Amino acid sequence: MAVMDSAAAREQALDAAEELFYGRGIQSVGMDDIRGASGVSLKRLYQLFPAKEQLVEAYLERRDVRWRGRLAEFVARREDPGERILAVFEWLEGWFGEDGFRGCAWINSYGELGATSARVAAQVRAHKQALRDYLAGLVADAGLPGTVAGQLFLLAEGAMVTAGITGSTEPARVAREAARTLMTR
Amino acid sequence: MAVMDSAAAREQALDAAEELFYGRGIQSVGMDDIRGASGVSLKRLYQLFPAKEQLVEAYLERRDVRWRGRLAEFVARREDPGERILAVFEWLEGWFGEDGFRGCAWINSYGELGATSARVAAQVRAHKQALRDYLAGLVADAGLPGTVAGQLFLLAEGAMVTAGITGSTEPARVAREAARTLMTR
DNA sequence: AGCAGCGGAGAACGTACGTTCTCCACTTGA
DNA sequence: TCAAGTGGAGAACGTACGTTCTCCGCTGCT
Repeated sequence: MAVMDSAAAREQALDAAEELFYGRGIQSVGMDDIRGASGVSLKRLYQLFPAKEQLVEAYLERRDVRWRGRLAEFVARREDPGERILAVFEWLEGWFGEDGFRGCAWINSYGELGATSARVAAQVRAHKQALRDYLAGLVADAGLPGTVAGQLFLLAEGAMVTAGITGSTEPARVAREAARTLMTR
Repeated sequence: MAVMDSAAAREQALDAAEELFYGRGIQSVGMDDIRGASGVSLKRLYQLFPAKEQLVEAYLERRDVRWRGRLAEFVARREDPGERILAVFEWLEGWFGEDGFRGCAWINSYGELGATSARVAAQVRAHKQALRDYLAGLVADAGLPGTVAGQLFLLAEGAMVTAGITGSTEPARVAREAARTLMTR
């Protein structure tokens, strides 16, 4: 392994953590697995993240920024405010179809650790709140009643959960059609 | 502990498993916790369930029968087919408000074990498929187009997940209003 | 060249837990 | 009363894993 500064080692560690935690769940991945996949030694891993839980938090935090960034970037390409809302579900469909898609990382983490780790639970709530606020902004921009935002949020959550369990992209299209109906009355 | 036949011991074990697995997650509950909470000795636990995974499967199976039974019983009290569909969301609201509610047991289990236990993953899919089929029956009875069933299913899933994460009963009411809109056009 | 320190490999340590085993009290049938 | 078996309490065993420690080579400075 070539020399690597702390920032690069941190990225390598988080890359490996994201791939393994998301793909196999958090509890079934050991720190030694992270070391093997990242090439970052245990000693350095523990310098960067004093305990596994902090690595988990950093993983969720970085993924939150990236995930919402990707969504917002996709949506922002549309001009029409109504189209932007529908674009959310189109982006979900593309995500569901990606290799290795295994549902929503936060919903999965909550099922695994929500009852035992208050910090993870708080991060999940923050992420979902941010998504809800984002949708509320789109709904307001489209001049739709505020109650629609909560409804669209539930459709998106249901689609993520169902796509994760069934492995199909169809929930995104179903949710999109429901969203269209809810928007037009 | 008084004498107890196998059937009673099995029920005691499953009662404890359900309370602990649902409340704290599966991986964080040890077989010794089950023994302590149920009063069934380890030896007998292993006679009844040769491995922890089989206890987990029995827990999910028994809960599936009971959960869907409770829902169907509540819904069946309504006469009008359209009212029956809305009653699903009313039942969800009552469930969300129960003490110790912590989201959908199957969604949580899927987050925890979906990637590592094929049998648990299959049980989750079966449970969700059964719920979807049940909703499809209600939708057909109400003379609504079949596409509505999938939309209502996503709303229910989104409500369960969101209520679990936020601890609020509100998602049930939001989903109910969305359902009403989707049904009336 | 010599040395101080960083970093890697991997052993070691402690704990948790799934599973099995030992020992013993008690019941039951003759 | 005695023998055989059932079942409970809890010790024991093996493994996995989070975390720390040891040893050693390499690098960079003087």
